Amino acid sequence: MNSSIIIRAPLHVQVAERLRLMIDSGELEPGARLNEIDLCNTMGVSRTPLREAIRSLATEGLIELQPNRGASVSIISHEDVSEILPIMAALEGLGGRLAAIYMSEEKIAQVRKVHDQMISHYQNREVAEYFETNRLIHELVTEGSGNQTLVDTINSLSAKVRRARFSAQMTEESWAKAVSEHEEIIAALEAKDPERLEAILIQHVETKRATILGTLEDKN
Amino acid sequence: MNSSIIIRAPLHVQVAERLRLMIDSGELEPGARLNEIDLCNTMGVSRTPLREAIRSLATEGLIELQPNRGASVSIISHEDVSEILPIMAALEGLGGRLAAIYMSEEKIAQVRKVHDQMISHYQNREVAEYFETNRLIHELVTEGSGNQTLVDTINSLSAKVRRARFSAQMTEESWAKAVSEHEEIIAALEAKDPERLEAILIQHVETKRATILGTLEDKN
DNA sequence: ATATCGTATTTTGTATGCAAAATAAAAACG
DNA sequence: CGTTTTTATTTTGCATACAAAATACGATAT
Repeated sequence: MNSSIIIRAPLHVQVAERLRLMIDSGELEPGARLNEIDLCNTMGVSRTPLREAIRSLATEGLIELQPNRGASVSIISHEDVSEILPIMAALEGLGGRLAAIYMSEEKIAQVRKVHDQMISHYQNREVAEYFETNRLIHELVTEGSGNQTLVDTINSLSAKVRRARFSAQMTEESWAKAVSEHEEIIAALEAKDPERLEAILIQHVETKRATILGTLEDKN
Repeated sequence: MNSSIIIRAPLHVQVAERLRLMIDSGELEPGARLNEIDLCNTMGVSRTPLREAIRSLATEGLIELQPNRGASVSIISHEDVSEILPIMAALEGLGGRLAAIYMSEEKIAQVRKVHDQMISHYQNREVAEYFETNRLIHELVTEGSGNQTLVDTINSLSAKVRRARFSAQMTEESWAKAVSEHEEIIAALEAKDPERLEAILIQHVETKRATILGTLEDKN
């Protein structure tokens, strides 16, 4: 009867999480080489678990491996984003359709709550908070599908695109459009209209695509 | 001017490929525990690259990791299949829609060729050959989308479902239905009708779902 | 005979060591 | 001087070694 046992995650899992965080936060920029010994020192682990973690992130696509030349944070290109977003659109659309069917009233109410928060952040021009609540809504809707594989698949793709970090470049116009689409999303969800929710979510990702690719072109 | 240099893939990649093959072929059955030392002996490598490969397959979802208890071939459940197939439907649909737009005449002719082969295998009741040509057609169509990420994502999901190995249980009826759907697929592709191809491919996966879940229920 | 405890063995997790490849630096050559 | 060649250093790839956990086994007690 040990309900308080702490199952320490294997080192390679902890290291992988930390690396993922470093990549996501930008501490490790796209293209940056991963020096094993340096990382070992900063993390206080040996090379074995570190390398195992690197292999994991490589199969996830966050890192690229060059034989005998080590690993580097993979660079997300214009083409990559163009490839990923239509996939996310199809998957988010599917998630929305299922969510409109299976999501409980309580969960829908929860989404409504976060939605209202997001609107408030929009009105106050609190960018970081807006993006966080925005992300949470999409997560909740997708989870509402009851399809964990779908959630995982979307998250995996989302993690790659996120690193393009277009957030700051969002124009007032595209932001307003995104918000208005969110109004439609919550409406379709509350109306439990699968087809409409699916269509809006697909359109929503298309808006996102336009925004991202618009800003990426400045860079390249 | 060494155009003949052989770039030997890293051991952990080779090992991963071999493991993937062993899982796919059924040599390693679902649920089977992976004893590191045994596998090292049979493969003639040390534990380091083997473990790296295991970590990769674990993030791919083909293997499950239990802390301090090693790895085992993940078991594909009824629920897993129910989750994965709708996703594959959405993605194959997307792939088909894009293929109908972007696929070259040559590529379409190639699909037609394989399609005719498949029909011939169907008429001769050559099951293995039928499944291989069938798989190839879907691969060609998806690749015709020009979206490599889409191809990879579908392959990853497909690899999981494949292990349910329902092939043998296909009834004469479901087989006939699958073939007739394939007639529609090639027709829509040659007519370059994106919406129609998308719809048919989604329907096609639904047929597949019914077939698989039907046979799975016998087992469970 | 069954259950429980303690010990031995196996198996996994992590660290370290050595060889090969790649990179950087220095020397030789034009 | 710039370019190539040689040498030194770093870095990665793989194997091995040791520690900790889990499993298997056997002895003891009930």
